[in-house]
Amino acid sequence: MPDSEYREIRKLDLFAHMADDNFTSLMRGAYVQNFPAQIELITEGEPSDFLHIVVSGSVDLFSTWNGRETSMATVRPISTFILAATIKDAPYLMSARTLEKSRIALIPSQDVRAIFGADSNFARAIVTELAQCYRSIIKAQKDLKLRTSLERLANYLLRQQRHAGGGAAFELDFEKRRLASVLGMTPENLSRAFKGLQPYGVSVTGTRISIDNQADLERFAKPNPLIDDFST
Amino acid sequence: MPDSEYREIRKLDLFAHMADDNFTSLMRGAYVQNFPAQIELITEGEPSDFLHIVVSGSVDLFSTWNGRETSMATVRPISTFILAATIKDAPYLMSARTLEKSRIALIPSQDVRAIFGADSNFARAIVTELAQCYRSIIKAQKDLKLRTSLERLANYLLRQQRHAGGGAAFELDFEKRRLASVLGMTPENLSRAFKGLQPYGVSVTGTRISIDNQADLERFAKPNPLIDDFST
DNA sequence: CAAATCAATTGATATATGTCAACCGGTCGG
DNA sequence: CCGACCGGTTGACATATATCAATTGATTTG
Repeated sequence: MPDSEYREIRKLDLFAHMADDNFTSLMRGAYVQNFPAQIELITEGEPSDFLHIVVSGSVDLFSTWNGRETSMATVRPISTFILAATIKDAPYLMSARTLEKSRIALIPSQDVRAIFGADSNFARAIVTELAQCYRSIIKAQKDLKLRTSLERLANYLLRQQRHAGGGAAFELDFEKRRLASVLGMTPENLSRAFKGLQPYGVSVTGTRISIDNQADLERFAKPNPLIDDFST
Repeated sequence: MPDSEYREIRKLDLFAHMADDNFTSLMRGAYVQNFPAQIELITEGEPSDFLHIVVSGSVDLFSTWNGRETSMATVRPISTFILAATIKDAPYLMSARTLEKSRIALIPSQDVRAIFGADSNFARAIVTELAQCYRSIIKAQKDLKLRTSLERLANYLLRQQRHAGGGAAFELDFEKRRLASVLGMTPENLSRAFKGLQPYGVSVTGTRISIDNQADLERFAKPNPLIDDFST
C-alpha cells in the first residue's frame, strides 16, 4: 500500500486516535485491491470476513428480495462499510458493488475485533461511528415513512445543494436510476417528480440542477435537521 | 430501587459484564420512576440527558414531521432505548411515550459516557448493542423498501407467530392502529390487508390471529432471515 | 343503564405510485 | 458514418394506498 494511502486511512475518524502499534498491526493483515466498475464486492448473507474501506471510486450498497432490488446507500472515499457485520461477526445484510473503478482496502474482521478489545481509543471510535451510522439510517427511515416521493426528492435536492456548496446550481452526484432507487421510487416516477418540482422553481438539464426559487422550494420541502442534517 | 430490579438491570447484556464498581456507580446516579399510560417521556430534538431503560410496561418510539406521525419501534422490558443519542451526546431523533403504565429507569448520559471510557467490557457491550440496533433498522428499511404492505403484514404475522411460540393461533401484541403505523400504512389499509390474507389461510378475531395454512402463507410471504430474523 | 367514546371496519372515491410500451437522444464500436 | 445500445423521458394504463364519511361494536363513564 502506498504511503499516501496509508496516511489517508490513518486519518479516518475510526483510526485516527488508536495506538501506532495497533494501527500498524491492523494494516499488516490488510490488503488493497483495484476493482473495475460494476463488480460485486460482497453479497448479502455471506459471512463478514473483512471490513472494507473505499480508498477511491465509489460503492453502492444494495439489497434484494424476491427479485426486487433497492439501493440502500452510496459509500464514497474515504470511509468504511459493513462495520456492524464485522463487529457482530454476523452475515452481511447488504450487498456491495463498485459504481466505478475503485480501490478498496480490506481488513480481516477478526483483526478488527481483536484490536477493538486491546485499544480503547479504537473502541471509542467504533462506537461513535456505529452510533453515527445508526442515526443516519433512522433519518432515512423517517424520510421514507413520513414523506411522499415528491417531498423526498425536494429534500434530497436541498441536501445535495448544501453538500455541493450551497449555490443555486449544482450537479447530481449519481445516475438518476440509482437516485430513484435510493429515494424508493421508479426511474419513471423520478422523471415525473422532477417535473412536479418545476412549479417550485427547480429546473433540470441532464445531471445539472438549478434551484431558481430557494424560498419556494424550502417552503414545499420543509427540511428538518432531525431528518436531513447528516452531521448530527 | 428495589433489589430485584437492580439485579434485573444488571443482567442486561449491556451491563452484565462490567465491573461491579462501575455498575454501582452508574446506578448511584440513576433513578426509577413510574409513569401512567400515554405520557411523552422524551421529545425528538431535545438533548439526550438520560439513557432510558424500560423496567416494566412498554414504550412506543415515534417520529413526526409536518403534522404526520409514524411509529418506529416498540420497546419492551427489559431493554434500553436511545443509546445512540446518549453516546453521541446528540439530540433525540425519536420521541417516546408510554403505551401503558410503565416503570422507567433513567441513567444520566454523561455517566454512561464516562464509564464507557473506563470499563472496556461495558464499551464492548455498547458496541454490540449498537451494532444490533443498526442491523435491526437496516432490516426494517429493507422490509419497507422491498415489500408491499400486504407482504409486510404477512411477514410480520410470521415473525409474531414465531415470537409467540410457533403455534397456529396467537395474539397481536399491540393495537391495530399502532401496528398499521409500524408497518407503514393506514389503519383502514391494515383492515383490508387482513382480508387480503384470508386466501392464504389467515383469520382474525379481534387481536387473535390464526394461521390455518402455514405453508400457503409462507409461500406468499417469502420470509428471509436477512430481513425477518431479529436474532442475527 | 344510557350516553359517550373510541378502535375497527366498510364503502366510495381520490391520489400516488408502479408497469408497460414507445420514443428520444446521446455514446460507442464496427 | 451507421446502427446498436442505454439511460432517460413520456403517455396510457393498472395497481396500491390514502382519504373521507359512515357504521359497527366494544368499552368507558356519568
